[in-house]
Amino acid sequence: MSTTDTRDTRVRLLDAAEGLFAGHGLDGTSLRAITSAANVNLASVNYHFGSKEGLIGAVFHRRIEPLNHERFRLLDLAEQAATPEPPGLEDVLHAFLAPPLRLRASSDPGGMHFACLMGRVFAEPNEVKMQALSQFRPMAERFAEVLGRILPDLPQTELLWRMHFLIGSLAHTIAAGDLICVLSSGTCDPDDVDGLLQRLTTYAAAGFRAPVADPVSRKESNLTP
Amino acid sequence: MSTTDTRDTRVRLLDAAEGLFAGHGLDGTSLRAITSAANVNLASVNYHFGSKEGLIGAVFHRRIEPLNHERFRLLDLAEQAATPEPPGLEDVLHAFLAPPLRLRASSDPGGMHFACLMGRVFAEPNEVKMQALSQFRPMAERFAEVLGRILPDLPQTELLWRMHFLIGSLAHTIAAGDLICVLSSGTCDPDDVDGLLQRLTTYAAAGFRAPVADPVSRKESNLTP
DNA sequence: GTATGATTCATACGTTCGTTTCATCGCTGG
DNA sequence: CCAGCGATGAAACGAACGTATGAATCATAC
Repeated sequence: MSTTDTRDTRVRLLDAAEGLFAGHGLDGTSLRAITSAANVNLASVNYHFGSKEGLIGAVFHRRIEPLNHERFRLLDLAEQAATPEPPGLEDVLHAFLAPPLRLRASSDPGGMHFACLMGRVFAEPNEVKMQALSQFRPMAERFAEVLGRILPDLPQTELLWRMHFLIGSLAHTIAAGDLICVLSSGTCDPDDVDGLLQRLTTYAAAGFRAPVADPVSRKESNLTP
Repeated sequence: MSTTDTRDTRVRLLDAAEGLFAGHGLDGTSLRAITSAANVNLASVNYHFGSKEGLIGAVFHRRIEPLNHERFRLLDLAEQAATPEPPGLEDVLHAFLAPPLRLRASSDPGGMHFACLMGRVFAEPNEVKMQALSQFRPMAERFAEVLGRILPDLPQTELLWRMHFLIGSLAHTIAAGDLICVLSSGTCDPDDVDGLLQRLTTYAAAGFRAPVADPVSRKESNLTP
């Protein structure tokens, strides 16, 4: 390294861990790889964070709060602009989707790493996941409440399922954006955040507005009439 | 164990590995845990599969082929029933979604384990993932072709993105179905496969049918007019 | 019955893991 | 100037990892 990295050891550790966790998973990343990438001593992890698990928790905690804060800010903006009407569906979806997608495309390399990590952690049955995801719950409940006002005819259960589907699309886009590159032979660009945001918002808005399906079960031999 | 497990060592290893991989991830599962759960000797893994990586590949290979075969079967059925018209959008989505969702709810416990594992592996930046996912490519291309005929006005890029979103919803539902249980305080039941299939099909069909959005970028201060 | 090839077994190897220890450094208050 | 303390450094710990080895066991064909 030509210039000495003057940042705090804690920050260097968090940055390095963030990137390596995103790239190789929590179990797949050793403390030696992290401290080596951060150019700090191996013992620093246990000194500053107590354990590897403590480091993992700190990595998540550092990013989740600003992320949710930004979502709340956008949601408040949309609500105030529409008062006393409920805000537009697209605006609410935008407030939900934009912050994590922007984080992924952020010039701050840690932003992208963390976004990938978040997308990944949804699929990890780890206990760490539950702890990390519990920090999203108040945010999710707030969005569910607003969406319920926008779509008063949609049953609560249906609304929650559709939010679940939306979160899946978001997580998959963030964590496996490279996959569509391969599948589309490069014609789809996952780094075009604005276009992506537009596409996902349009897609999800139509899904949210869809009338609830007739609960008659579909038989394989009973195709669409 | 009261009764001796008479299955082949290879099958016992695949079953045990499948479940443990789904529960603790690929890196988080040791060969000792697998062989212990399978009640076989530690060296059996390297004897039958060469290495841990070989075992991982075998776990995927065992399930992916029947899964895609079933999707093709349902898609063929839908196409034949609609000839010479293209099949209904809902039927195509059903052919894509039903096999993995059914697998998750299968009475065969391995089915659910594998489904969870599949949902997880999408988010793993492992090289094993790419190898495993390459087996899905012909199937995905076939579905893309059929969907393109159903929605001739939808640009190819847009279609691929929407398939990407759909895959995300599917993977998230399969791998993190328990999450919505927590979020909805138990009112959403991820084990109701038929209802889930209906919900996701309706949601995604509306998303696929949405007109392509105006590419004008959305500004935060420029909310819905 | 026994020879032969396939499979299973107990065991060990070398490596890497997370964690710990204790000496050393650098700054700051008195 | 130096006592005190937060921070870093080098080295080592036991445990667990994937893998390899050679003997023991099993099934089957002659």
